Amino acid sequence: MPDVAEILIPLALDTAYSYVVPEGLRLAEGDVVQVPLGPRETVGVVWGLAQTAGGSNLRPVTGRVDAPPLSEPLRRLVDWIARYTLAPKGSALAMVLRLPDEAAARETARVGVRVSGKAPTRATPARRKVLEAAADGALHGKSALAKAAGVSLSVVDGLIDDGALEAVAVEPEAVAPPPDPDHPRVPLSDAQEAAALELIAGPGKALASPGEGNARVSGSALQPVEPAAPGPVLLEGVTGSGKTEVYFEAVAHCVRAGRQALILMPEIALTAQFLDRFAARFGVRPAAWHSGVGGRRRERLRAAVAAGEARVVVGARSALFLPFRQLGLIVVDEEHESAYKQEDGVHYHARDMAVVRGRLEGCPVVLASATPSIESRVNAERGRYRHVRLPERFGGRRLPDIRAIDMRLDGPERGRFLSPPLINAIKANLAAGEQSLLFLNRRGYAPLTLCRACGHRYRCRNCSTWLVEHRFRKALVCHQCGYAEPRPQACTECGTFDNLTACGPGVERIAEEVSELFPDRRIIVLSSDFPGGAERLRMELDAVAAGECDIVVGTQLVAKGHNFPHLTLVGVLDADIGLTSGDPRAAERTFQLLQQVTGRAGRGERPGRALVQTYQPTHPVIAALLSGDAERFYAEEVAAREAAGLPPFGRLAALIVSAAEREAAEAQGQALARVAEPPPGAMVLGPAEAPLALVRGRYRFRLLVKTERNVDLQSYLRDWLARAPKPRGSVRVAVDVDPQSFL
DNA sequence: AGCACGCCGACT
DNA sequence: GTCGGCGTGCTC
Repeated sequence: MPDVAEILIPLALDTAYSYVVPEGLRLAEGDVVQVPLGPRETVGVVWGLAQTAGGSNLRPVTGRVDAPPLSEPLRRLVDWIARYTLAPKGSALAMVLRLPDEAAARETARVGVRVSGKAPTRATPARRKVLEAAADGALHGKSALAKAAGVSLSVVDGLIDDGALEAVAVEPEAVAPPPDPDHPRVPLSDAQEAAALELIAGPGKALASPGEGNARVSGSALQPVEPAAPGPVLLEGVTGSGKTEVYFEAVAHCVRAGRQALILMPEIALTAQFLDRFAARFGVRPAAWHSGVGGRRRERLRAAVAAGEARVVVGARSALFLPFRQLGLIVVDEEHESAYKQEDGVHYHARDMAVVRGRLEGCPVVLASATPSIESRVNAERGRYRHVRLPERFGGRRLPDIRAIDMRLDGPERGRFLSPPLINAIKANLAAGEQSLLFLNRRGYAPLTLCRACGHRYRCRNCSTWLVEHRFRKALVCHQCGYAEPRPQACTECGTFDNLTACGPGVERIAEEVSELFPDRRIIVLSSDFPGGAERLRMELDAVAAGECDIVVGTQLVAKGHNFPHLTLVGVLDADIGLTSGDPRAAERTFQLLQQVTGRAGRGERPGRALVQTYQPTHPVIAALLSGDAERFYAEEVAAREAAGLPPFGRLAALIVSAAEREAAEAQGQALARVAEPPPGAMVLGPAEAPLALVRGRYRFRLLVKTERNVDLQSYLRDWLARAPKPRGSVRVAVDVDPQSFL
C-alpha cells in the first residue's frame, strides 16, 4: 500500500490535497514539501499521513523543502483560525508560512571595505576624501563611507576596482542577541513586585511568604525556575503605573526558564523608545518584527525564531504566526487596541488569537492595558481570565487633573476651534517652557467641503461618505476607501470659481490656527498620513518624546503606546467625536481613547493637566472621564449593552454584496431584505434607517451573531443560509469575535 | 495565487 | 472576422 500524504497548500483552498509519497522519502506531519499543482510546483505542508489502497491516480510529492517544520501547536492554530474565521485553511496557513521571497534571497550580503595599503593609480580629490575617511584602517560600510566622505557610491566602487580599497563580506549583525534576564535594573515598587509575582506564579502566590516582607520576583521566592502559570491574565494598570516593567519580569522569568517570549504591540507603538526601554532592562534591544523589517533580515529573524535562538521577539500582530520553537509567554500590550484587528484577507483579532495560541502552546498570555476592552474586562470579572491590577501610578506620580471646557459657554470665535480657556492654558504652558498636545481625532484639513454657490457637497464615488480635504496634498480624500481627487478650482457641479468652503476642523486646520496664534513655536502634526511613511513617523514620534517640539497636534495615534515625558498639557479638541456614530463600541472606544490621551499629561512627579472641549459635559462617557471613575463606566456600559440586547461579546458576520448584485436583486423585488430578519440570536448592526453601508463599491451588511459558548459559527450560519434563499454575495466573518467560545 | 476557459466590445 | 476585457472555476 502506498503512503499518501495530505498536503495543505497556502492558497485559498479549504481542504488538503492527497499526494503519493515516493519511495525513499520519509515525511512527518508539519514537514514543508514541494508538490505539483496544475501546471506548476508549489510548497505545502504535510497535514496528515496515511496508508491507503489505491490512490494510484495521485501525483507524487516532489520532495522536502529545506525549511523548519511547522510545530504541532502551530498547525492546530491554523486549523483553529480557519474554522473560527470561516477562512479557507490554506489562507490561514499562508499567514504562517510566508516563505522566503526571491527578492530576499537575491539580496546581496553586506559588504564592508577597508584600505588595502595599495595607493590608487589615480588620486582625484573625491578619492582622497574617501581614503582620508577610511584612513583608520577599520572596516567601513560602503554607503556609510561614501556619505562620510561626501561623495557618491561610485567613487568607493572605483577605488575597490582599483585595488586601493578591499571589499570584505561582513558577518551581518546578530538579529537576536540574547537578552539578559538578570541585567541590573531599577528596583520595582512593592505594588509592581506583587503584580509581577502574581503574573508569574499564579493567584495567591504573591502572598505566599508574608513573613519575609516583600518577596522579590528575582529573589529566592521563584527559584529554581519553573514555568509560569499558563492561561490568560489581564494586567490592568492605570497609565504610568509601570505595567511594562511588570510584564518585563514575566519575560525575564520566561527567558530564565529557557523558553521564548513574544511581546505583541500595535504596529505604531513599536518605536525606538520602547526598544530602548527593553534594552535598559535586558541589556540588548529585542528582535523586532514589523512591516518595516524586510528582506534578508526578516528571513534571518524567522530562522532564528524557529531555531529557538531568538529568545524574545517584539512584534506587530503578524508576529503571532512566527514559528516559535518553544513559546513560553505571550504579552499583548495595549490589549484594547483596534489595530489588533486584521480586516482584510483572513479576518482575525490578534489578541484573541494570542489567547488561542497560548492555550495550544500551554503558556501564559498577558493582556496588558490601562483601559481594557469590555470583553477582556468581563472575562476577567467572570473568572475566565486571571486579573492582576496596578491601581496606582509609579513613583508617586499623580493622575492628571482633567477639566471640561463647556463649548456652549466658552466656545471659540466663529471659524476658530480653540476655546479661550484652552488658548490661555497653552500660553501658560509655553511660558513655562513645557510641551503641549492638542488632540483631535480627525485627519486632514476639513471633514466636509461644499460649494457656497450651489451647496454641492463633495462625496465619495464608491462610499457613502464625505470627501475630506487634505490641504497638504491638495486633494479631497475618502477616508473609507482611499479614493482621492485633486481639489477642484471651480465647483464641479455649478462651475463657480473659488467658492468652495471647508467645514469643520481636521488636524491640519488646527495646526494652521495654532501657527497663527504662536508663529514662532515648533509645531508638528502627527497623523497616519504623515509624509514619509511609517518609518519616518516612528522617528518623529521619538523626536517628540525627546522634547524636540513645543506643540503637537495629533490624531489618535498620539494616544497609542507612547510616552511623551515632556508633555504637561493635553487639550482634547472635540471630545464628542465618535459618540454619535452607530457603532455599538462607540462609547467604549471614546472612553479608552480619551483616557489614554489625557493620561499622557504629566511629568515626573508633577501631575499634568488635561482640558477637554465638549458640548456634552454630562454625557456618561465624558462624565466618567472627568471623574476618573473607570469602574463605573465599565459597569454601566456592560449593563447598557445587556439592556439593548447586545452582548459584551459577539462575532460579526459580514455579508458582502456588490452594488450590481444589490440592484439586480432589488429589480426583482428581492431587495436582500431577508437580512433585516436575521435568525434568532443574530442581529443586524448599523443604523436602522440605513442597514447598508456602501464601502469600496460594495454594500456591506454586518450581522452581529450572538453565539452560545462553543457554538460553531460556521454551521450556525450555514443552517441559517440553508433556510433562507441563497444570498448573493459572500458571507465572511469579521473580527469582533467571542472569546467565550474558545475557552 | 496562477492559469485556464468563456463570453461580449473595438480594431489590424 | 480576431484581440482582449476580467468573471468563474479548478488545481490532489
